[in-house]
Amino acid sequence: MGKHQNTVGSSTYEKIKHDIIFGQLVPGSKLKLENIKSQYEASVSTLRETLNRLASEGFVLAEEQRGFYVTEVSQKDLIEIAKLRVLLECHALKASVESGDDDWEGNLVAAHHKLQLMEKKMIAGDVSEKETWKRYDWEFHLAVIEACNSKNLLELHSILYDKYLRYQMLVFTFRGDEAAQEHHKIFEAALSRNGTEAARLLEAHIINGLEHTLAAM
Amino acid sequence: MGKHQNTVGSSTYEKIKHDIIFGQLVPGSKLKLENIKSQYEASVSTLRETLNRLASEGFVLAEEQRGFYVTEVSQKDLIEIAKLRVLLECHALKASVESGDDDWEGNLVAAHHKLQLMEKKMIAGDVSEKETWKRYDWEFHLAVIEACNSKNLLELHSILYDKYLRYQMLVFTFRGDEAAQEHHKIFEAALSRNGTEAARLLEAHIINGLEHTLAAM
DNA sequence: AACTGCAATATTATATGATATTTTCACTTT
DNA sequence: AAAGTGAAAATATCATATAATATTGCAGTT
Repeated sequence: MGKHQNTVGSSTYEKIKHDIIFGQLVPGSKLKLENIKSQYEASVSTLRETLNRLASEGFVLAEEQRGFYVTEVSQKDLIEIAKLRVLLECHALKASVESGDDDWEGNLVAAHHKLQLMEKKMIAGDVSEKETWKRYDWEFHLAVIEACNSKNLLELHSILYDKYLRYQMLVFTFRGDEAAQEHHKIFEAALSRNGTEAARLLEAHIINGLEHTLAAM
Repeated sequence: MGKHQNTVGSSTYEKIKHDIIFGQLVPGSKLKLENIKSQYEASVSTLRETLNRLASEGFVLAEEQRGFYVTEVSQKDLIEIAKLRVLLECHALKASVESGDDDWEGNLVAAHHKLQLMEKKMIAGDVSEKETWKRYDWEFHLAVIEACNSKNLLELHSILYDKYLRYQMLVFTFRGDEAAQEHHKIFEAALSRNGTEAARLLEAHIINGLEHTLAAM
């Protein structure tokens, strides 16, 4: 199957990014090359490539001649990211709802269905599949905006989503039924091609999540 | 003086990025490590760091196990970038105009003044300082939005501006008096704290530039 | 003769360990 | 205290070894 055999570079990139987003690497801590070398089993050069990539995406701070640090977190930063996510994701949503075709609809229905099933499990008390749940959340939000017809916009959004996710994981608490209902309403509005309403709901969804996370920080 | 002595890494980053934006490195061409190694006088490892950074920013395409390429250009991509620039820059402008203080005003007046002087020279026929002119254009647009209070937004905007600039350099033709007048109007509206009007003018400015560039492609 | 599939070869990318440079920090000295 | 000093630690850079891809040449087939 098409699955490329990973290079050392790309797999350490995935690992380190994952560990930053899911809090294994704590905000502000120094990434000393010798230490992470043994932890991630890669050479300095390979690690430097990885850390430079993560630095341009904003997950790592690269201080010239003085090393790499896990990017700090702050309430101000979270607020900025949430607002940007509203701006970009709502814009993309409206464009997507206007031009989405049958494939888009099909994919959206599937993504929503999977997310809904997982949310039912979570609400029932099964928190074992946290990462799968977050993947389905991502896939749903992506499915909504995927027909926006702008590769550039989708790329920016993807990074922003991950930054937002990092904050959610930092203070992990499940918003439960409330968020599930919001997802459902966004889904219905999008499917019935009511872009304005869907965008309004999406904005509220993100802002509610923001406030929930801020309160827990 | 504060001027950091550059590392090989950061200076090759600047050079390669410059050469992509200003068209010395042609869109789609392959960046073979051995070739650029002699051209930029840096080792493969250093170059790989640089190219990985440029790849996350979208100026380079990194194909796993198969090397690096200068990102292709297309009308579709330019349109996407211009639209995103409108979205982000207008949003930032409105926020900036609302919260800008006296420092912001002073800096804006200075940036506009310098840009205006340079535009007069250009209109008079002196095209010798193309790069300085573009720096002043950048400094003006940045000065307008700088008080938007979002580091994240300014970072995204900076990359977008450079991508847009690359297209302008690709087909370089001076829009002259027209663009200068637009800058002046944006400046006046921003200074008189009319955010809505300034955003409207800025949008028109960017879209006019887009159409001018598209026509020349 | 033109095309296909395969193996040998050349080229290129990836990854590593070694070396050079710079920063950091404890320790003196003024 | 402030400024200098030098070892230790960390980063930046490089040259080279390894692994993957691309190319070439050749046999077998149509």
